[in-house]
Amino acid sequence: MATIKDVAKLAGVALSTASYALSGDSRVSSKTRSKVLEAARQLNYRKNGFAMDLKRSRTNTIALILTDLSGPYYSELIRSVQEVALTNGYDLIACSSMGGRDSTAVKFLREKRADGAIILAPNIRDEVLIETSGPQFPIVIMDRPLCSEYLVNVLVDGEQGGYTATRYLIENGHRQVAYISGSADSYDNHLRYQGYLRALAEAGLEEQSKWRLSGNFVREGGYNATKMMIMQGTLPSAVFYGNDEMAIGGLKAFEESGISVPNDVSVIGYDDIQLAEYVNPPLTTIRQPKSEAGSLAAHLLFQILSGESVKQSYMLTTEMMERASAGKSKVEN
Amino acid sequence: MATIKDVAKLAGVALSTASYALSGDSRVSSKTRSKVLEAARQLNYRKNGFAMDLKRSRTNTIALILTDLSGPYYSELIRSVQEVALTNGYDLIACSSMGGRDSTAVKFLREKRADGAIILAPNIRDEVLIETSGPQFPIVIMDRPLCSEYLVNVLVDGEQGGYTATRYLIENGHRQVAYISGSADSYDNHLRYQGYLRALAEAGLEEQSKWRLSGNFVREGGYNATKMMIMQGTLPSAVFYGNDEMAIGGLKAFEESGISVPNDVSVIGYDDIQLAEYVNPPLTTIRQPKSEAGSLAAHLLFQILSGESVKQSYMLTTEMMERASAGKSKVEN
DNA sequence: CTGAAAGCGCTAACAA
DNA sequence: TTGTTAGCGCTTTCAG
Repeated sequence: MATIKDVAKLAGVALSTASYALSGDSRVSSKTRSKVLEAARQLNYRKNGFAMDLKRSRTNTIALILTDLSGPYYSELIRSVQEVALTNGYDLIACSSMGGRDSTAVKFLREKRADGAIILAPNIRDEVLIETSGPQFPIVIMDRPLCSEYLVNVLVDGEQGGYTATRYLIENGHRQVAYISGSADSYDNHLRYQGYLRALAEAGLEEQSKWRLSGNFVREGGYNATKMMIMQGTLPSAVFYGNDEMAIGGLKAFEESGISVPNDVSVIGYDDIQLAEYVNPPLTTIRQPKSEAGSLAAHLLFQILSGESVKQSYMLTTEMMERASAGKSKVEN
Repeated sequence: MATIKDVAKLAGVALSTASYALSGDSRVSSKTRSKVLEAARQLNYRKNGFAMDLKRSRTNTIALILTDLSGPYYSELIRSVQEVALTNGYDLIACSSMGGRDSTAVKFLREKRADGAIILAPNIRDEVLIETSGPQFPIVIMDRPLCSEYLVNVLVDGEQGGYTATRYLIENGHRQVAYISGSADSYDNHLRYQGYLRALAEAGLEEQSKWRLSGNFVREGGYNATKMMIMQGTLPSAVFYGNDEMAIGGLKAFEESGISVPNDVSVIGYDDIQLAEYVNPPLTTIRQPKSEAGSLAAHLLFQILSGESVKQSYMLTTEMMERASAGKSKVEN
C-alpha cells in the first residue's frame, strides 16, 4: 500500500505539501496540487484512516449501538438518525451489543472509536455508559432514563402510552382487560405496564393475575400467551399487548381458535410497526414518534459536539392509532 | 485521557513493560503486572483503539455493508454473519452505502477500516469493490456476480427461484401469470424475471406486457401495481410478485377490491420474510437460504483471512414454501 | 525479565 | 507557497 510519503517522493514535493494538497488546503499552488494528485493516482494511493484518526483524535463518525444488528429494528428511528448524520457530514456506523462485556459495542465505547454514540441497547450496563461518556464523547440514551454530565436522554413516554391504550379500552366499555407483557426486565415493558395499572386503578378496576401473561416481546410469545389464555376457559373482553409483535401473534392465536377480533375480543398493540396496518384486522395500536426521536437524538449529539449546551432529558409522547382490532365491549357492565 | 505512558510512570516501570503487562504477555512478573494493572485502574486508563490499529494494521473487525441501515433487513442473514464473527473473535460493524461516492461505506472500504467486508449493497459500484479488495482485505459479495482475485461470490440462484415460482403456478393450471417486478436496475429482479420467462416459454406461454408491472420492491409499489391491474379490467389468474413486500401490498389491494385470494387470483411472493406466514391468506413464496448464505459468507471471509484458499463463487438454491395464497386455477384451459 | 528506541501513516505548527 | 519536524499512543524489536 502506497503511503503519503511515496506520493510526496514521486511528486517531488515535501511530505506536508502532499498532505496539504491531498486534503485540499488552499495554500498549495494548483500546479503543485495537480502534480501530487497525479502521483497519488499513479500509485493508487489511499489515505490510511487510522493514522488520520490517531492524529486528529476525531473520527467524524457517530456510533449507533443496537442490541442486535439483525433487528427487529426501529427502522424509522434509524433512518432519521442516518439522515441527520449525513446532513451534518458525519458517518454513522452501527454495532451490536451482543456478546456481553466484550461486545463490539462496549469495545467501541471504551476505545472511543467514534465521536459520540446513540444507545438503543438495554443490555449495556449503566456504568459502562457513565464511564465512557465525556466531554469528547457525548452519548444519547434512548432506552432508559439515565443522567450524568455527558449523557442526554431522549425517551418516549411509555407510561402515558400504556395508560392511553388501556384507557381507550375502558372507555369502550371493557372492564376485563388483559395485559400481555414483554420481557420482565425491560424498562419499556415496565412503563407500559404502569400505565396500564394506572388506567385500571382510575376506573376502579382491579388487576387480575390470570390476565397478566408474558410474551417476551416476540410474536411467538404473544401467540403462546394468547393460546394459554384461550385454554384457561374465560376470555377477557380486551387485551393490551405490550407490543405489536406480540399482538400479531395473538391475532393469529385467536383466529386459529375461531375467536373473532374485535367482535369477541378487542386487541390493542403498541409501537405501530409497519406491519400493523396490514394484519387482519388492522391493528389498533400506540404509535411512538420514532422518526422524531431519532432525529432529535442525532441533532442533540451534534449540538453537544459543537459545544452548545442542551437539556439533559427529553420526553416525547405517543399517539393512538385507531384501526379495527379494538371495538366496543359487547358484555353488559 | 490517560495514556499508557502515564500508567507506566505511575507504576514505575518502562513503557514497554506496561504494554506487555496490559496485554497479558507472559514475560512480566506477576508482581509487576499487578502493579501496572493497579496503576491503570487508578488512572482509569483505556487503550486507544486507533493507535493499536495503526500499529498492528489489523482491526479484528469485519464490515457489513448495507444499502440502508434502516432495513428492510435480511435479518436472518445478518444474524448468522454476526454469530460467525463472534465465534471467530471478530467484531462486526455495519455501515450504510447511502450517500453515493462519499458514503460511509465507500470510505470504509477505501480506508480499510476493517479486515474484510461483506457486501449487500447494490449501489456500490463494481470498480470500488475491485479496487479496494486485496490480499489484506478480502470481500465477499452477495448482491451480484463479480469476480476478481480477492473477491468471493456468495449468491442465491434467483433465476431458479423465479422459475420455480412460475412453474408452480403453471402446474396448477394458471396460464395467465403476471409478474410484478422490483427495481428495474436490480440484479435480483432481473434474475427472478428471467426465471419467470423461462418457465413461461417452457410451457409455451407468451409474456403479456399488460401483465408486467413494476412495484419497486416495496409494499406500496405492490399495492399500486395491483390496483392498476385491477383497474385494467381483466385480471390474470395468478400473479408472481418479485418479493414478499410487494405481494403483501398486492394482497391488501385485492382485499380492498373484494377479490379473493386464492379463489379469484393466486398470489406468490419471493423471499419468505417472517411476515409472510402471518398475512391473510398466508403467503406462498420462495424461501432464500439466508442464514446459510450469511454464515457461508462469514466463514469464507475468515478462511481467506487465515490464508486458506477458497472457491471463487458459491451458488445456493431456493426452496418453495407452499402456503395458502396460491391455488389451482379455476378457469378452463 | 525490563528498558530504550524505532517507527506505524498522518497532520499541523513552525520555519524558510 | 513549500519544507522540516515533532509528535498522536501504541507495539515490538533489540540490548541489557
